Amino acid sequence: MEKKSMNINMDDYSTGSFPTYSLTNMFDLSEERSFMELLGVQNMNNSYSFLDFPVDVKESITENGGNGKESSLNSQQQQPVTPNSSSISSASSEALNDEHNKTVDQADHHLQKQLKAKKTTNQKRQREARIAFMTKSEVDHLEDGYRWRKYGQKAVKNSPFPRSYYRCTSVSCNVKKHVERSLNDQTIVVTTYEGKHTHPNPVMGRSSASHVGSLVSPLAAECTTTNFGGSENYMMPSQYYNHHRQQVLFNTLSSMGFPSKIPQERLVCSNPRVMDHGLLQDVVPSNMFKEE
DNA sequence: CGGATTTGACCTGCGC
DNA sequence: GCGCAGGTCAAATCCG
Repeated sequence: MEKKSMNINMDDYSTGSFPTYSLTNMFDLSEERSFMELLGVQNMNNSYSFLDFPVDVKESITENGGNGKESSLNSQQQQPVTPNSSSISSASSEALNDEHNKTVDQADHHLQKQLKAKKTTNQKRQREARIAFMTKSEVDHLEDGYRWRKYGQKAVKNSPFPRSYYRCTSVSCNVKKHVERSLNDQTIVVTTYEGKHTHPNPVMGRSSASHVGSLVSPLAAECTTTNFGGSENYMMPSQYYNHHRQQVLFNTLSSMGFPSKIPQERLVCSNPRVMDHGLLQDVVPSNMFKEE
């Protein structure tokens, strides 16, 4: 398993001109490691390096690597939803966006359906930004706070485990994800998110939306884990640690517009800079990805 | 009864 | 052009 160190350019992200990254992160959740070991350490130049993020290069390159930067960038800009131009996202701005985009999205969705069969071969279907990651988990469908509707399941070639397809149930949201078990290790669940949510996480309160992406310490996560909405009902003690790690990961992804489950008002923000900037800066502030 | 899931059919892209 | 695999649709079915 190859490990890489990366920097990500938050300025590009906030202006919507960011390249999309598809990170396949393999977490050995049974191994005790510090939060910062998992999510990176801050350098002197105000950037984070994901020193301990083992990256499956093959997976991360296939979707967005190489020319993926161009195509995914275009698809982002074509979306009616503007990316967070501010580093602070709020429920009110989200709501405004929702109101503004609702009809457009619905029309687009309808059009997509109608035109689906008419897509020409020279007009390649452009994918949304994708993020794939692996998590050791006993359950296939990881709770992330959003509501999903399963719309398909397919057998995967050379794998005894099927791939399940889910779509966000929100009418104005076209985010999809598919879930499958790793071919190499059936205890690992591979979850791939496609698209960006256009609405707040339903699990979070209204006020919490402004804290999307706030840094969560392991301690804070553990404190909240016992009070997740409903999740403690099925979570076995042996799953506790895995679940905690998933929360950390989900919270990280939430700052990129991907799902998060942790009720944000419960999070402890120990870094003043995080409060100022929110979003990705928690984890990956203003410096470009740079492979070493 | 309405929403969620299942599942077979169909569409699309890609390699040969 | 053909076959294969991934992805999606939608009717049937399930379930609370």
